[in-house]
Amino acid sequence: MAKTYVKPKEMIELVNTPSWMDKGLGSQNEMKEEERRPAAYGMLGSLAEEHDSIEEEEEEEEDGEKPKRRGPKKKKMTKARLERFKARRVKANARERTRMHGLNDALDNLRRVMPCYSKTQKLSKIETLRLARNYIWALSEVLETGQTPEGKSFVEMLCKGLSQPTSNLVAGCLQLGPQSVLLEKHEEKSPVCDSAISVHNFNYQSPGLPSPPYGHMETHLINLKPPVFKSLGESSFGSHPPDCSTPPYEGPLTPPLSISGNFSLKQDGSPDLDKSYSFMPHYPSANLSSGHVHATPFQAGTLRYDIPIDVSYDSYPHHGIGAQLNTIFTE
DNA sequence: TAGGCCATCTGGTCCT
DNA sequence: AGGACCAGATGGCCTA
Repeated sequence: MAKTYVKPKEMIELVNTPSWMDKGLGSQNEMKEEERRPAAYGMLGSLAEEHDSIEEEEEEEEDGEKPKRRGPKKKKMTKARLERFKARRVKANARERTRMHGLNDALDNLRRVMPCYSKTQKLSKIETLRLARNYIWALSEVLETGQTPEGKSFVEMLCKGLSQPTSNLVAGCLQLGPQSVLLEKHEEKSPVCDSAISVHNFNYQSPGLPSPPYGHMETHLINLKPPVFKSLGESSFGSHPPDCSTPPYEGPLTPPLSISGNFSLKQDGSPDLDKSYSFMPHYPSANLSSGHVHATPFQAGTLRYDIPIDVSYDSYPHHGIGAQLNTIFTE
């Protein structure tokens, strides 16, 4: 009985129907992403290889002069097998997408509990992981020593191994004291503090929201959570909560992040600076699963930070997240 | 335009 | 057999 082998031409036709164009694949979001993919992306290569192997097999059968391949002989790629293979691949791709989306969601959750969170200027994956490592390390130090770290050293700890831009971002986010003072000089004040910012022991300056185009809501969020370490002393926190009503905080606690930093920062208030960040306190609601309560900026601005801290910027070789994770957590 | 980052596809490996 | 996980490859997007 003659089997129906897939001819090269048929292969190309099959291949030219990209897997993501198959009906019923993926959500709208996925499609958005998938629409970016070039036609016949991916499948072409592998199926072309299969095609090659078919040809080789056919040649082997015909002349038998070539050295025979070791191992189990590959089954003929009949059209039916090809279809099954294709369907399997489509399913596997969908699973892989889902898996990666889950991974990215987890990373997003991690970003949200970092000391500096920005919706618009997201930390890259690797920077998120590095910052997380540093954050854990810094918090461990706090627990161990029982002392709230001095601003500069805390920022140094957080920024260790981070890229310069990320270091600037983190340091900038933690510049609450000096920043607010400076902001009051340059920025138009906007007494917005309507809800959500529960900073039990925080003693920060009056909220200052810059006028557009400097200020962006939901731009940079700082995880400002109630200090856990009441017993560790007031440090830079003072004891006067801001004049705004706040929902009770029930989420995971982190140490005080209101570091009265003593590192220098430049700020000229002009909008055309090469690095400009606007800031906003960020405070998770009790409903952790849904993210955070919307926080109103109490200060924001266009700032330029020249952080004189010794940030060792060793760029890790790009070996994929898995390898990077190993690097990160085995350092 | 180069480089960084990212999403996706893919084949391999391991496990159930 | 099929799913999870992984790493390499690839190409798009963005920014300096």
